[in-house]
Amino acid sequence: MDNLTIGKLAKEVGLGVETLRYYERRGLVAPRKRTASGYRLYDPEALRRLRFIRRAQALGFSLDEIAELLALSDRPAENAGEVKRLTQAKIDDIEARIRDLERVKAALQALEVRCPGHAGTTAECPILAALNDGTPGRST
Amino acid sequence: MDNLTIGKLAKEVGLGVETLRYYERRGLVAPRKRTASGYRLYDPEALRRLRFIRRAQALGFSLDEIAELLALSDRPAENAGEVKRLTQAKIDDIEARIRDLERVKAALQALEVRCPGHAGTTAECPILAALNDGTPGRST
DNA sequence: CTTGACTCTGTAGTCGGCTACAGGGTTTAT
DNA sequence: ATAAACCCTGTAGCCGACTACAGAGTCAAG
Repeated sequence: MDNLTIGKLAKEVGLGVETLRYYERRGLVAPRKRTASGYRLYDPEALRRLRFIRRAQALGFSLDEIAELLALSDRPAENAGEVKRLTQAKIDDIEARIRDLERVKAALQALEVRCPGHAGTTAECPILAALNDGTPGRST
Repeated sequence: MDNLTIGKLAKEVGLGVETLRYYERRGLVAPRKRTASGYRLYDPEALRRLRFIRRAQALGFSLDEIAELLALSDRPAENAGEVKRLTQAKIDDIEARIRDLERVKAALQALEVRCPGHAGTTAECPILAALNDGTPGRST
């Protein structure tokens, strides 16, 4: 299980070889060593880090933030304040995006229900009227 | 108010001159004519289209979708089915994104509340544990 | 009549996260 | 021994919506 070449590791974790080299450039995951001919050799630690990255991405963290989280994870004795702060900031960010999307959704729905669709013309469509005039959707 | 140069129009609508040229390349807004020396001259119709674009962007439409909406708006006799369809697709898209964000938010919150923050170490932080092990947040 | 503000075209850079080459060298299987 | 499959570096392209030049021409005010 040790001394994985980049292709083996990529297959193991379900990423492309190019992606692993990209992560190395970004400072996220480095091979443990190289062969005499320059081939990267990875150990299971790299696999752990790559899975960490995938999970963190699924939670909405950027690669820069993930680099920070990985660094914190590498220092188990360190105070967890920064991890909590990063996580709270991400939650706040997500909440702001949800609020924004809800607002937009409500506006679209208010217009959509009044659009005649196949039953009418674009001239009678309140969606286009709103875009043209800035009139928000009013029901009369 | 007629025969606006690109700079005047940009200031009027609050966009950069480069953006207006970009919109022209994208087929969204063209000048009514040019001067002998090649300067673009716009009429109030361009202003209306630019405001249309801004409002549609605020509702989450892409420039390609906006091009389509503008084209539909230019044909008032046309059936409004396509406008309604585009709008419903955008609503569906927004709903999917909201669901996704809600799911992520819930996962982050479940971990965040159990992170000791300043009061503990990264080794005791369930956020990093979850990222490292894939263990979802459990309360024991 | 000059200076400065404007405009033109065309091209390239930005953001984030990859993805795809080109043009080599190396390893593995037969 | 040779061919396939792998690996290397370095660079460039992709998405969307701009944004920033460079180098040249034009227009308005004093």
